[in-house]
Parts: sequence; C-alpha cells; structure tokens
Amino acid sequence: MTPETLSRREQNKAATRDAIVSAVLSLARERGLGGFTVEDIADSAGVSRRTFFNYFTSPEEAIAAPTFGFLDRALEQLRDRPPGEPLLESALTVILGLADNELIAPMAESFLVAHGHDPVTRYQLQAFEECGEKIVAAIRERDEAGTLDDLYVQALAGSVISCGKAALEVWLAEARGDLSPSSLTRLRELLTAAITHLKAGFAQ
Amino acid sequence: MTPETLSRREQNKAATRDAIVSAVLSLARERGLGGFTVEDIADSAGVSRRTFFNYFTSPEEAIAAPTFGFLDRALEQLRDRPPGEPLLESALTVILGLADNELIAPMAESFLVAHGHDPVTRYQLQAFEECGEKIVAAIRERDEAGTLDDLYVQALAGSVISCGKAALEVWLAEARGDLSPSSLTRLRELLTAAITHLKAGFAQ
DNA sequence: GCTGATGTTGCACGGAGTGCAAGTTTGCAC
DNA sequence: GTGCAAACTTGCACTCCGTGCAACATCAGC
Repeated sequence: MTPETLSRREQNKAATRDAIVSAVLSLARERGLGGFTVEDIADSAGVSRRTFFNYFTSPEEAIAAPTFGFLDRALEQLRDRPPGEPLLESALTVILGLADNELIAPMAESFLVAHGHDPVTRYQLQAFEECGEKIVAAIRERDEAGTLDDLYVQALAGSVISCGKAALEVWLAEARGDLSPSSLTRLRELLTAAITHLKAGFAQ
Repeated sequence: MTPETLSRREQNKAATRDAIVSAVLSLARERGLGGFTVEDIADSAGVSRRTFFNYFTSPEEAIAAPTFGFLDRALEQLRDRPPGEPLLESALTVILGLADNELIAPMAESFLVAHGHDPVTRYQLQAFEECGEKIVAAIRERDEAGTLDDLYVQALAGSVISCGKAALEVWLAEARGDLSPSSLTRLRELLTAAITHLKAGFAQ
C-alpha cells in the first residue's frame, strides 16, 4: 500500500497533520471540547496558528478527521470487491474487515471525545454522508449495464451506512473504548446482525 | 392543533423567528450562501444583530430551520399511529401524509438553497439524525414489553430515515422546486418505492 | 396602574477564519 | 553543489462571529 513512495514533502505534511489531530484530541481529553483555542492547538502541535488553518478550517473538523479517514479506507476496500458479488455481501465483507484494532482506534477515540457535542457531531455525520455518496458512486461503477435506478442505489447506500453506524453506536455505548480482541469480536457480531436485519427487511 | 392558544409573547416570538428565516432564505437566493453577514440578515428581518443570536447561533442554523421543523412534524404524527401497527407501515403512512404542499415547501426551499454547501448541509444532516433519535424513542414507547434490542431499533430508524432522505433527494433532483400536485404524487411514489425496497431487504 | 417576568438592544471583547506578502524548505535539472 | 521554481510555513492585518452583560421595552396577572 504505497509505504515508502512518500516524498519528503508528503511525509512532512502527513506528520504535521497527524501532530495537529493528536494535539486537538489530547486537548479535548484534558480540558474538554470548547476548553481551548486554535492557538492552543497550534502551540501544542508545534506549528503556527496560520498553519493550523492551512490543514483544517475549524477545530471540529480536526477532531472528526479520523472518522473521515476510517470511512475513506472503507471505500477503498469496497472498490476492491469483485463486481459480481451481491451488494450486501460486499458491504458486510468490507465492514467486517474494518473492525480491526489499528483502523478503528482513532475513530473510536474521535467518537468518544465528540459524543454529545453538536458541532463535532455534525462533522461526523458529514463523514458518513460523504461515505454514502461514494458508495453510490462505487455501485454505479459496478453497474455498467445501468440497471439500477437512483432511488434504489441511494436508499441502499444510506441504509447500509445507517446499519454500520447503528452497530458502531451500540458497540461504543457497550464497551466505551475497550479495543480488546473480544470487544472487537462483539463489534463484528453487531455489524453482522445489523446487515442481517437489513437483508430481512427488518421482519421481526 | 392549538391554533389560538398562542399568547401575544408567543406570537411575537414566532413572527420574529419567521422573519429571520425568511430573511436569510431571501438573502441566500439573491446573493448566494456566504454573500451576506449576520448584520445583513438582522437588518433585513428588522431586528438587531444581537436578537438574531438569541434565536440562532449561526446563519447556517437559520437556513436549516425549516428542515428541523418538517421533521419535528413527522415525529408528532408517528406518535399518533396505533401502537399495534407494524413499524414500517406506520413509517410509510406518516411519510406519505407529510408529502403535502404546505409542509414540504419550506423544507424544499431550504434544501435547494443549501445544496452543495457543506456548512448548511451539516445542519440538515443533524436534523435527520435528531429525527432518527426521536424515532428510536418513539419505538421504545410503543415497545412496552421491551422485546426489541437497541441494535434492531437504531438500525431500523436509521434505515427508514435514509430511505426518506433518498426519496427526497431523488425528487428534488428530478423536479427542482416544482410543488405541483403531480410532482407531489411523484414524491409519494418515490417514498413508497424506497420503503418497499427496505421491506424487501433490497433484493433485486 | 403596579410589578415581576420575558424579550430586545447596544456595547464590548475574545476568538475564528482568511487574504496577502514575506521567508523557508524541498524537488529537480544542470 | 549550484541555482531555480514550486510548495509549505509564518506573521500580520482585517472582518466577522458568537456571547456575557446591563439597560431598556413589552407583556401577563393582579
């Protein structure tokens, strides 16, 4: 996955970006959301206030960054699934593959810190929304014949996202921050159950 | 529905609120989003800048207000459905009842103006999210026996919202701003089709 | 009318977010 | 390595946002 093909510039940018995200998450943990300014974040990340705004337009966006990153990864994996596979099968495979320690930890952190704070939650919701739009685009790529109408694709993508989000929220409420293997197994169970409900049309 | 039980104070507040929402939508139509300041909104609504902030914390929130209002109305209607009715039946009935000129026009306006502008879109998404949470609460009220688990309820509520949103988006893309009876009939068709897809587990 | 409660307004202040014009670092060709 | 162009960082200045506060205006109830 393009490990060493990053130029110095790109390495520096990634490092700066990571430093900012780490800084804002630390400050949010220590002082709570709203308990610090952009200048505090910049100082803590070792950059200028102006540079912070070169990367993010607000502290909220920086806090939600891990969620965007996580969902972008999900999309990459969806594009790699065989085109003939049933859509909900692809979705489940991708989702289960992402319930992995390395990938999910930063997003879980972001979610837990953001919990109950509208300004950050709005960015999280945007991340899921954008992911839904990209799923629509990915389905369109598969469906070369053009047999699927807009409504079907959009409703399906939105429902899959909703099920994934529901499983995540239930899991985070159950095991706040516990990323142990057994906890992640539980997350996979929840994800599978949610997609199963969807496949069954929520018949009770 | 409590038509004349509004005190003078409440009438004034409602009028001020409406004036602000109208003003911000007018300005957005004329100058585009971002082409005006809070002071412009306040002047246009005949109110002070400070008063604007007594009602909304940002122009974006004011623009999205009709969407919040619309979804609140949806919730009221859901609570009025008979408790024994299957959930997806209730959802469909409520949704179809709301596809009505009076109710949907302000939200359609809000959506069209907001289209493609992230800051406002985030508020719209929050409105749908809050509506989903309230649906969860409403389902819980019905389910006195407590037979439904969190995952099922949250996934269902989210999926219903997603289907409603998908139908709305497809409709708005098809008939931008056309609120004629035939157009609203088309919206009802889309809503019914989306819920039908959901009931069928998106089987093709 | 009097009175408390509720709303509105102006003022002031810290902070957000951005354009601009430096200065600094990196990539690339010679 | 020297030089140059592109990309990145930084400081500065500016407008606008969002809110606490205190004074003023309006409304409900007696």
